[in-house]
Amino acid sequence: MNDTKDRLVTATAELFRQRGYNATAVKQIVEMAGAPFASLYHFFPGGKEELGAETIRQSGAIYGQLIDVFFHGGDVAAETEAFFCAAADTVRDSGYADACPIATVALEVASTNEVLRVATADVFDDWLDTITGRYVAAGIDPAAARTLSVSVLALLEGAFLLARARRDEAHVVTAGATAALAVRDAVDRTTTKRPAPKAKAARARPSSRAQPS
Amino acid sequence: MNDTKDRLVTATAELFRQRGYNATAVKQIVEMAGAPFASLYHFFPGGKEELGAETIRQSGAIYGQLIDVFFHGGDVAAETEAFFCAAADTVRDSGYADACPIATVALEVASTNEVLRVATADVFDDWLDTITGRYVAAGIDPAAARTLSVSVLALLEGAFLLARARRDEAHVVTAGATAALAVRDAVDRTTTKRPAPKAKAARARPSSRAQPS
DNA sequence: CGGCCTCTAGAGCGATCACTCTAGTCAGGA
DNA sequence: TCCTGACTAGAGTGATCGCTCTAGAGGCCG
Repeated sequence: MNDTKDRLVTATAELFRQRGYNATAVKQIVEMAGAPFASLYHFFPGGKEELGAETIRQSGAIYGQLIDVFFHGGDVAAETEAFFCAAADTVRDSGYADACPIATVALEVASTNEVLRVATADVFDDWLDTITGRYVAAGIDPAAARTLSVSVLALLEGAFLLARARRDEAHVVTAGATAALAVRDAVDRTTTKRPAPKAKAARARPSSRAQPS
Repeated sequence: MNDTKDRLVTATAELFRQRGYNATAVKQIVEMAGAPFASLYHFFPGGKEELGAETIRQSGAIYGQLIDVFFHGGDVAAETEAFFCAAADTVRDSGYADACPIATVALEVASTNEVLRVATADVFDDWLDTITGRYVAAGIDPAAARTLSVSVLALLEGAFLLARARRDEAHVVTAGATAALAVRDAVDRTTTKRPAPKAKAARARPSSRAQPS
């Protein structure tokens, strides 16, 4: 019977989405889950940190599956835009509470907790791999698909941030239009075999490190 | 002598960047600032919340001035890209600790503290206004410049998140290239008087709400 | 039935949280 | 010189934090 364990993770995921890691008390978690207090430490001997890592990976996997719902091998730019539009509706309907399940935690722990930071990094890795696979399947050059995925995910996460802070889900739709533009550009460059234009930054030269992740 | 007050805000800003709001203890703040404990409550009778709001607005204003450093009326797409490249260097040089001064706090408080949420929203408003002004000055249609600003800021914030979590500042450079692409597209559409293409989402129809912010 | 193992039960632990309190120090103006 | 208000000083407040503890309930297998 790991029903209790699942309920703990589900409750933690909801609290993480809305309040982040540090503001979520274990007491709140067990109350929301309707679980006995000691059960948390039975299933997660590592305490809050272990439960947090498990929740990050689990809800990351669940959200990753949402990508598959929107891509069916049609117009990949339009499908990308549809994903953003659906996300915008979700953000609004939840009262600007539910957007990305791990973004808040990721920023909180990036410089303070290596275990949880790696968990969030792994989830982003998975998402980027999944999105890249979809763009490659649409005929985009693999390296270009990878950088495109980074930009699309950045647009989504950044738009979530702006939408929640400013209480305006239209930002997510706006970001979706830009994402679609970038996808179309990548598709065009692939079909016409044109290389990506080299950066010509105005003042500071571009970073010397490799651009693709 | 408001030297102590300034030091409190400066210390708080640094802690907010690296750990966020909830993980920052007032004890840490006064220690880092070298300030007496009671002084915090003398200058900020509202306590941690008031100090937090002041810090958000102040560091938001400082970072907003950085925008002016990179835009001089030249190639606005290249200037946008240069901004991202410089930001990437900063993220790397700080050990992936210092990126946006308010993003972490913004996500933490978006659903839990209205006072601080409004403070972060005001900062984002200012930034969007500033960026929009630069694009309008470059000849882009005002409405298009506004949505463009939203996408550019979303790209920056999202790239910061990915870069910090995955320890890869190249994501910020990648997002900068996409931002430059979006700027060039907006410039082209303005000079040739072509309207923006209407969204043709594949599965879910676009949100019914207005797209520009 | 008896022994075992998983899971439940909740009081209570020390530490730390944001914050308050009284008692000052010190400079500038009357 | 004295007064007043701005600021410093730090011990101490109750509340809450994550977590541990002992104890026992309940099902499974011999």
